[in-house]
Amino acid sequence: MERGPSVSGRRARRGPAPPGDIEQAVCEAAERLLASERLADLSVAQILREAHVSRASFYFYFASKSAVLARLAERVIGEVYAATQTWLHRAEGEAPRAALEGAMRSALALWRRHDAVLRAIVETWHTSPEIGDVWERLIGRFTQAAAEQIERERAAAVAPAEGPAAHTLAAALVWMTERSLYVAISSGEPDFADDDALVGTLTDVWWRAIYAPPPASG
Amino acid sequence: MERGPSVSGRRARRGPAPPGDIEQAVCEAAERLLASERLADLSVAQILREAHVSRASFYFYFASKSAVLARLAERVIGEVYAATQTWLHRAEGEAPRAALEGAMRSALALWRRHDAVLRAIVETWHTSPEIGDVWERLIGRFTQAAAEQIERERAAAVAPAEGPAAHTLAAALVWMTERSLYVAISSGEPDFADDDALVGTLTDVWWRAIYAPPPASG
DNA sequence: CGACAACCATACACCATGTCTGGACATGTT
DNA sequence: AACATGTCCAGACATGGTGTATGGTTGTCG
Repeated sequence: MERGPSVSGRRARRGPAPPGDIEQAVCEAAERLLASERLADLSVAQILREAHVSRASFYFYFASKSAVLARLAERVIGEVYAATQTWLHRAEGEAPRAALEGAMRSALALWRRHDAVLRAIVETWHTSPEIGDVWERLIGRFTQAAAEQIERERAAAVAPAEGPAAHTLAAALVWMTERSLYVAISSGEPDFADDDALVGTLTDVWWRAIYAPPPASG
Repeated sequence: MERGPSVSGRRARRGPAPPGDIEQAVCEAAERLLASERLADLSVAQILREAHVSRASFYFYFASKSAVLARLAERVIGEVYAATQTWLHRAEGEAPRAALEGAMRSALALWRRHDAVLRAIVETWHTSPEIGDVWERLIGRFTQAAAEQIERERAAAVAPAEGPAAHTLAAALVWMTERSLYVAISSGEPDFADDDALVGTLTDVWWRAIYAPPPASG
C-alpha cells in the first residue's frame, strides 16, 4: 500500500528513456527471462538489465522479486478464471466424456501458452504467501467448479450418487491435473511425452472417477 | 567422489567434542530443523549451530545445503523403496479395493512419519538435479510398480482391458497421490483435513480408474 | 616424541538483496 | 523565465548468506 503512483490519474509525466510504463517493462522482461530460467536462478540485476530499468525504480514499484511474479500471476489468472466459467459445464446434448476431453485439452493449451509463469508459480508458491494465495485461490476455483459440476451430474442421475464427497473428489482430480501438466510441460517427464496420451489418460481418470458405476467387489 | 574419510576403515580417531559422526550429526540436525522451517529459509550457519559442527567440517563432507537433503533423502528412500515391494501386490483372496486402501493408508502414514524430509524434497527437487534424480527415481519406482499391477489385473481380467496405457495411467495416479499427500500433510489444505476422507477419495479414484468398466456413453 | 588425522575458529572473497543519496529532466504554476 | 514537483537514473552502501582458505588444537599411532 502507499507505494507506486497515485491510483487515480495514473502517471502523466515521465523521464526521457522508456516511453512505456516501468511496471510493464519489468513484467515483460521477467516473463521473457522466465522462459529460459527459473525464478530462483534469476537475479534482480538481470531483470533490471533486460527491462532497462534502474534499481531504484524497480523497488519503487515492486517490494521484491516475488512481487513481480505475483503481478505476472494476476494477469494470467484473469485469463484462466475466464476458462473456469465454461470449463466443465457440459452443453445439453454433449457427451460427458467429450466435455471432459475438451476441458483437459484447453487446460493443456492454457498451460502451454503461459508455461513460463505457471511453472514459476508452481515452483515457488510455497515460499511466498503472496504467490501462494494466488495459486490456492485459482486451484480452489477449479475445484469449486468441478465439485459443482459433479453435484449437478449426480443430482441429474447422470453420475452415480455413491462415492466420495464431491468437493474432496474434485480436489484430488484438480491436483492430479495440475501436477500432470506441470510435469509434462514444465518439467520433462517422459511418461507424458505424448499430448494425446496425456489428455486421454487425464480424461479417462476424470471420467471414470465421476461417471463410472462402482465396480462389482466391495 | 574423493571427499570424506577413506571409504574403508571409516574413521577411527576423532576430536574431543562430538562422539558420533559429523555426517550423522549434520543430518539429524537438519532433519530436526526441517520440521519447523523450510529448506530455503534455513542457513548453513543454523545447521552448524544445531549440529555443533564447524563450517570447515561441514563443507568437507557436504558440497552444499542441498547435498544434506540429498543424503537425508536417500535414507528415507530406502524405507520407501521397501514399501513399494508390497505396495500394490494384492494378496490372493484380497479384494482390490481393500488392497488399494491399505496402500493409500500406508502411504499416508509413511508421509506423515517423514513429513519434514519429503516436504523439503517436493519443494526443492526442481532446483537441484541431485535431489531431482532421487525424487524422480522414487516416483518412477512407484509408477512402475503400479503399472505392473495394473497389467497383472488386466491380464487376469479382473480389470477391464480398455483404457489408457498402464504406465501413463499409473503415472497420473501416482502424481495425484504425491500431490494430495503433500498438500494435505505438508501444506495445510483444508479440503483434505480428514484422513479418512483423503484415503477414501484417493482409494476410490485409483479403484475406479483401474477396475471400473467404462461408463456407458462414449 | 613426532607425524598425522580429524576437527575447530575465524577470516575472507563473492554475490545478491534491499535502501539510500544526489542529480537529470520533464511538466504545471506563477 | 523561474521554480516546485514528480518520475526516473546511476551508483554507493549495509547486510546477510555461501563457499574457500588458513592456522591452531586435540587426539591416536608408530
